[in-house]
This record gives sequence, C-alpha cells and structure tokens, in this order.
Amino acid sequence: MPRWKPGAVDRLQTAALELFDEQGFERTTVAEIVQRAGLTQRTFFNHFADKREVLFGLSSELQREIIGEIAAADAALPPLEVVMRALGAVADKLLEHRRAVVAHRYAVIAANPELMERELGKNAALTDAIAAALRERGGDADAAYLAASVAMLAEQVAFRAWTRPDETRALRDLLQDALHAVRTTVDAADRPLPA
Amino acid sequence: MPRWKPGAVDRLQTAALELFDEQGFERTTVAEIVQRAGLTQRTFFNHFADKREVLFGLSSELQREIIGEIAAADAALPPLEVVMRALGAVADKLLEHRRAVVAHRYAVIAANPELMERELGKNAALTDAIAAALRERGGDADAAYLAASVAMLAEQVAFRAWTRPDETRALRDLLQDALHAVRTTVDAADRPLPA
DNA sequence: GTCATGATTACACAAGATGCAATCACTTCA
DNA sequence: TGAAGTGATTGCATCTTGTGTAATCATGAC
Repeated sequence: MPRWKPGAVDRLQTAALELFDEQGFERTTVAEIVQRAGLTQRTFFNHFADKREVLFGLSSELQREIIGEIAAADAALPPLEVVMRALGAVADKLLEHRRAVVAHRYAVIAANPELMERELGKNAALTDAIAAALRERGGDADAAYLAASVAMLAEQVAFRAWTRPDETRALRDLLQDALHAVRTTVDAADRPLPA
Repeated sequence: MPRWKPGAVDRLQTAALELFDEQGFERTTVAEIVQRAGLTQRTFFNHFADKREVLFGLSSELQREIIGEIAAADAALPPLEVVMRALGAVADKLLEHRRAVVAHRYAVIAANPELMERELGKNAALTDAIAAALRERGGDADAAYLAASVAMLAEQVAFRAWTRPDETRALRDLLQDALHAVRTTVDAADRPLPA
C-alpha cells in the first residue's frame, strides 16, 4: 500500500475552500484545514507559500496558456488585438465550461480584502507577463504595457459580469462588449484638461 | 511637561521608511521600528492595522480630495472627464510639489511584493470610491465603474512615468498623455473577435 | 539487495497581530 | 480646589502564520 494517501494538494484545496465557505477566510486556521485534509501544517506550507495561495491554483495554468496564445499569434495584428484574441481563446478553453466552480471561488475571494489583494497581485503579474510576451514579438515597451493593461481591464469587467448569477452570455462575448464599452467611454472624454 | 513626546505617528512613519530603505521591508521587524521611534509594539499596532499600513498614510487624504473634486464637478460633463479633471486637480494640489518624497516611497513599495499588493488594494478601493461618487451624480453603475477604471489606468500609467528619475513633465500632463495613449490603443483594436 | 529520491512529519522558534487591563498627564466641571 | 473622566501609551499573555532543519520511510532505479 502507498505510504500516503495520494492527492495531498487537492485535499488541501478542497478542505480550505469548504472551510472558507463555511466560516470565512479569517476565522479559518491552517490547523483546521490540515486536520480536515488529514495532513500536517508543515505539509500545507510545503505546498503553498502562504494561507491565501491555496485558493489560486488555477492562475499559473491560465497565465501559461495566455502567454502561449500570444507567442503563437499572427505577427501583423496590433498588440491589443493579439491579447484580446488570446484571452478569448483561453476563456473558451479553460473557463467557460466551469463557470459555477470558478464563480464560486471568486465569490470567496471577493468576500475578503486579503484575498482580494492577492487576486489583484495575480492580475498585475499577469499584466506584466502579457506585456513581456508582447515585447517578445517586437514593439515598444510602453505600447506593450498599455495593450496588456487595457486588455486586462476588459477581462476584469467581463469577468465580473460573467460571475453574476443571472448572466448567461459567454465570457468571450462579454470580453468583446467590455472592450467596446471602454472605447465608447474613452472616446467621449479624451480632450485637453482645462487649466 | 507633556507625558509623551508628540508626533508618535510621524515618528513611526519616518523610522519605518528609513529602515525599509536601509535593509528592506521583510528584513525589518516592527520591534526595530518602534525602538527607533521610542515607542512600543503595542502602540505601533494601535496606529496601524498592520506592518504595511505604515507606508500608506497619504492614500486616505488623496481619496478624500478626489471624491470632493468629483462631487463639486460640472454636472454636464461625461463621467470619465469628471474623474480626469479631479485627478489632475489633486495631482497639482497634493503630489506635484513633493515628487521626490512620493517617488521615494513608491520605490520602496515597488521593491516588495507584499507592499505592492497593498498598493493595488488601495488603488482598487479608490476606484470603487470614485465609481460610487460618480453614481451619486446620477448615471449608470456600469458606466461609472468603467469611467473610474479607465481613469485609474491612466493615473497608473502617468504615475509610473512621473516617478522615473529622468521625467520632468508634470503629472497632470502625463495624465493627459496617458488617456490619449489609451484611446489610440483601443481604437486600433476594437473590432469583433474571430470565431 | 542496495541506494537515492522525495513527500511527509516532528520540533523549535521568529515575527505579526489582538484582547484586556493598567497607567497617568491633561482637561472638564462642579 | 479637587474629583472625575479622557485618551494615548504600555505590559503581558496568547494566538496564528510562516520558516529552518533534520528525521522518516515507501517507492523506484540500478
């Protein structure tokens, strides 16, 4: 028989999500999580850098896919369009078919400021990674960062809509709408500031 | 004579900034900070919710001013323009004349991921506050959030430029440039995604 | 059969953070 | 004048997160 039950990471993630759901993030201790998962505290911190990280297993996979899409993109497209296509493709591939579980986890994150800070940090890291991938294709560094930032803004707006219970459209379509809404907003206000 | 030396908060902020500068945020303990400031740990945590918060004294003041500007704005202007004017005014009033110290503090923040997460959290909170202030003026909630987000993106782009050592333009002008750059970026890419 | 690997564990400990009660100069007000 | 209340600071105990280090021992390679 195996020395340990397999799937330690999964068990920790599941136990943590359950407990955060039941009693909130702050009122849940790592001791409780590892007890439910049948492991020790030291093992928890071997797998996750800190208590928050247990909720963010998906982000590295997402980032890898997005960067891959950008690297494979048509060299002639403008940077923002490259990123929008990449986000759309990854939405279809990794997010769309598990809306319920993704939305559930996001609800837990949004309910706690510490977790929200981590979420924002992940988004910022992804923005930087996208900008770096755009620079790989050649092009101005500032333009790359700007395209990455605008795309991530659209992604965020779309994601917030997508996780609302009454929303039925696909994330890809919401993404398109969000970018268009950004354009409308900006076009109406880009004129010189008064002195 | 007074029972305690006045300016406890100031002394803590100054000591913390010095120490973070000298040896980094992580390698500085609260014990060291309070020792330099001539106070106790308990007092530190009476004034600041956690160790990071000691660096963010300016944010609440900034937020108050920005919200005030928005509340006093011309009712006929489009939301994004309202926010851009408010950010420009507050940049002139609170930021422009102390570029060196603001840039210095930002450098300390940017050097540490934990502090950067807090910075992102503050920006997100400010975005939400701006959106709420726009809603006060009447108008769609989504449009308010969008205008707030776009303005904060421009602010962030402008701020990053403004804190570069070789940059000499005023934050207000960089803000204007940033919004225009956003517009150019978006206009070039807002068309339907391919299936 | 021996050996290296690697996930898990035990233990000790630093550091951050909180609750609670005590101190005592200063202010208020009868 | 003096009694009472205020509020910033402190001391102490305690909980929780996070880390360094060494030990354990099934598994797989050779």
